[in-house]
Amino acid sequence: MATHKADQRREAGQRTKDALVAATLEQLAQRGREGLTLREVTDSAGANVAAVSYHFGSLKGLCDAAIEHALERYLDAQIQSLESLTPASGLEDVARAFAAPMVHALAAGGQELVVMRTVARIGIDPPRGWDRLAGKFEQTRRDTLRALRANLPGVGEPEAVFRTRAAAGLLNWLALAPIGAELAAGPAEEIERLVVPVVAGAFRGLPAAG
Amino acid sequence: MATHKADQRREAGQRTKDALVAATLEQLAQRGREGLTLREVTDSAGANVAAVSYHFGSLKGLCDAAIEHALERYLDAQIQSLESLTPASGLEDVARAFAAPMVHALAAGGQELVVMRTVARIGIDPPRGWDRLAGKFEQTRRDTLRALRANLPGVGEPEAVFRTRAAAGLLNWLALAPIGAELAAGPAEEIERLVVPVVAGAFRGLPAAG
DNA sequence: GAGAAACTCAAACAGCCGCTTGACTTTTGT
DNA sequence: ACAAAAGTCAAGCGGCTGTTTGAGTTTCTC
Repeated sequence: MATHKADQRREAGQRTKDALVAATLEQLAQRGREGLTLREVTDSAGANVAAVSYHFGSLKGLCDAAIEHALERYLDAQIQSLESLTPASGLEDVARAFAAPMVHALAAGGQELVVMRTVARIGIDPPRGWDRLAGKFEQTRRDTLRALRANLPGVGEPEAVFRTRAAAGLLNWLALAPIGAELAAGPAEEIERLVVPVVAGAFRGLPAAG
Repeated sequence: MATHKADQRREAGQRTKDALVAATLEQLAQRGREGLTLREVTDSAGANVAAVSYHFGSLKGLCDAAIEHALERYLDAQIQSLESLTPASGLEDVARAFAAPMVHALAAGGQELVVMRTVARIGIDPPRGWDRLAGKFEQTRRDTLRALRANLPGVGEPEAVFRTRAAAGLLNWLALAPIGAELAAGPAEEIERLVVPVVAGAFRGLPAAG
């Protein structure tokens, strides 16, 4: 079986690549880009140091690949969640859909939370041009903004943009800070019950009087 | 003049210590604890590498000293800002007082913003026991919570605690993420106009229907 | 069966890391 | 006047960093 054994070998190479990306994400989520260490990644992935140069060119190449992987998984989840919205969706629905991927990740833990943490980190220290994902990123931005403005006719566009970014930052903070770890101990319903009103409130602001 | 020249010498030593702390804060704010580098700090401070061991014992000692310095400046500012609140203060007043130090730092830039960025970073990766400042920290927590609950009688304590921490995280995010840098380009009034409603909204949540 | 290609590995590379040392200057105490 | 103390400095320490190399194994092509 020629092709069969060839596939085995190629899949072994792919498995090494995947293990390296997974290990990189874990370290990236935990200590950020500055804390990334070649040998710690390779040891954690059960691979040789040279495998990084071979498969990704350099540690930075591996880091970029891991970040792009995480960013794409995040954007896909966000896009899918926002697709549930309709023109009739209220502000709470928008907040729930907007926060859903993070709530889900906090409740699920494991790789899903690692992905979210990585995305949050790079939200603080963004790398150079992620051209390939710019379209998906713009889509989440546009969908959120449209749903938000439909519910807040009195709020100008700059304000709506700011509130969207602030709410995203709030969710990212939950992923990174200790409060997120405390939150993650509970079930998804409890997390949602706490998070959604705050996101919705941040969206809505303080209209006129208290 | 014996004592005079002695003072000169001791002040020179103190100036080196201060320069090291300032340079450390700058690097800490920019790249976090993992990105801290002895030689970059000493070069930026115009000091010799040995000065760190001499004055602070180790790079970690210097790092701890810088963090404690930043944390104390932040807590003092927060405490002073919250002191302006009275039992009659509305939710918007609470939000304004709560956000004031960050708004001020964003508008002022320079060392004040560096301090805020450092505090925000350690909010993500907290160091071990800051016993000496635990009292001040508790004070800000207590003052905020009291003012908040007075304005939100229908909100339980766990929810109020969560909203306080979430709002603090939101402000910290503004200090760290690019959106903060964009914000910092404008005057303080503009920053406050954008930030305060979002903080107030996060405090208030989404009471019943939208 | 010979050679190319894919993949892994131990060993080494130069360079930076935090830290220490010993000499040096200036000020203090007696 | 002389020794102790405070502070600064260039040089060097072992250890860890990311990367490269060349040999090794396994599979594919011809």
